[in-house]
Amino acid sequence: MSSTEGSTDWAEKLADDRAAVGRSSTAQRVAEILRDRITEGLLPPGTKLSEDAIGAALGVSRNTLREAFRLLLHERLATHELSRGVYVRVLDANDVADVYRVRRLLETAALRNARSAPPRVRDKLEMAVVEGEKAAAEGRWRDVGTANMHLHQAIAGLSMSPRIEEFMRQLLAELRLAFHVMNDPKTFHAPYLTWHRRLIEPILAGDMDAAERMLHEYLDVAERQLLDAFSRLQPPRKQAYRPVSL
Amino acid sequence: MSSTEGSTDWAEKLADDRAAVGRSSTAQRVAEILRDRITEGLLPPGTKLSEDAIGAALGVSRNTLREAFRLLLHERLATHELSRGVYVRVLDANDVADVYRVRRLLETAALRNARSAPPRVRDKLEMAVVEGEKAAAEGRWRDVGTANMHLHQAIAGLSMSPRIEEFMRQLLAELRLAFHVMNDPKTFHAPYLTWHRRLIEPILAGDMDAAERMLHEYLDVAERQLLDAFSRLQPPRKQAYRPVSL
DNA sequence: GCATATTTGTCCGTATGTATA
DNA sequence: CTATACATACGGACAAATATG
Repeated sequence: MSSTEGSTDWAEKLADDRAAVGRSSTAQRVAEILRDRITEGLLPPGTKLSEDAIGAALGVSRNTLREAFRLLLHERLATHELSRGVYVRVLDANDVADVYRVRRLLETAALRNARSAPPRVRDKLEMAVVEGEKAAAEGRWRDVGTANMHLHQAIAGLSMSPRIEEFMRQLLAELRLAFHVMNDPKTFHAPYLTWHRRLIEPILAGDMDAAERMLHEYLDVAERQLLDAFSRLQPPRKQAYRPVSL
Repeated sequence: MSSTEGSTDWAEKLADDRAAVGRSSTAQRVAEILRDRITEGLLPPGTKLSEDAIGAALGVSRNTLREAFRLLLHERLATHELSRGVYVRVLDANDVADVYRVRRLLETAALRNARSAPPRVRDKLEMAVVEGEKAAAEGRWRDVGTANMHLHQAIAGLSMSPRIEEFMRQLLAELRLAFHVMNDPKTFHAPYLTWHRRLIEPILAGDMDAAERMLHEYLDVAERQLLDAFSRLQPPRKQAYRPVSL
């Protein structure tokens, strides 16, 4: 284990990296749990995240829990009202429209850089599409939604900019809050499987003009579908607190 | 004060708004103080932000201070290493390059939307330029830098997207960390005053092609200047802790 | 409109774990 | 390897704000 030189030094570094990334504070672990519960819909938008209730449920102190809340607030998955507490974020139609406005901007810009992206980055497109098709074949429709996000994350990755990738990650996580207005995940996600195939084909073939047209179409359809769903159910603005077991 | 109706109802709302925005937690106020100290260079990049030392200096508890740190971490003004603490962010050349990559993308996209932006939004361009010229005339060179950021914030505002404005705010705050490598603020900021005039002229005239060309030139020059300064002084990576009075 | 109960905001003290000299 | 300094996490306390009857 001591510093033997030669072909084994990489092993040491890898072990160090693993140790480094594996380490996470309890606040981060708590935030991860809450993030999962939010995205899977157990904690729907508008739900109050009570310090007392959740702290007791997860067995962490209030101070630690508040640190976890901060993380979710940064990710825009929750909102904070002074002296009133933290709530699962409620997106309105304006939010959805703005997210798609930015997605158009970032994703098309990333696309225009696709030729300069190394193969390793472009491969992720295909991987995400396959991931979605596999999940659909096995009926895991929520995972189809996850694969959808991975595809668009991969498109953003074509920009080769860490900050754009990070920004896109935030946007997609935020958008996931809006997916909850779609009651049936299958009829919501299924149509996108063919869209995705048609989308990455021109990208990988290098026909960027076609790809950009396709992407615009795609985003227009997706946005309209979400906004239609929003307009159908306006009322549920302020959600009451509903005790849940975590 | 009770709900008198008629022409005074707006007064009530305004008072409520003022109360709402005026309210800020001590964590937010602490974060603001630290943000100022960082951007003005009193806490240079690499400085360790000790919980004990700063908490004592500002007279707040560690819990509150940690909440303030979270805010700075979110703004990328600080970095966090588990069990090692929080440090003022150190930008490297890659960071600078990435910030300019994203700026090109966002600012040109915002520019293309300038025609659709309402006059109230476009007016902010002129206001920012005037602000810079006024500060320069009075020798307040740090304020010239602030006005510079306001101009580019205004350009991002042309996109009419809250998320893009927010993203740009982050980018510019981050970039300000890099400004510290320029030793003399006057010779650094002064040349941009004329650039700014030449930049907003075509925008306000509606000649967006010319504006976009000008913006590209501008960003290229600014990026090169910063990167040159970086390459000249590589060494100072890990900065030692230096006690300061806040 | 008032009084009460609940919840959040802030601070403290301490015990434990981790990194570095 | 030990010692020291520091961050992490916990639980308790109290004031202030908010919600409830």
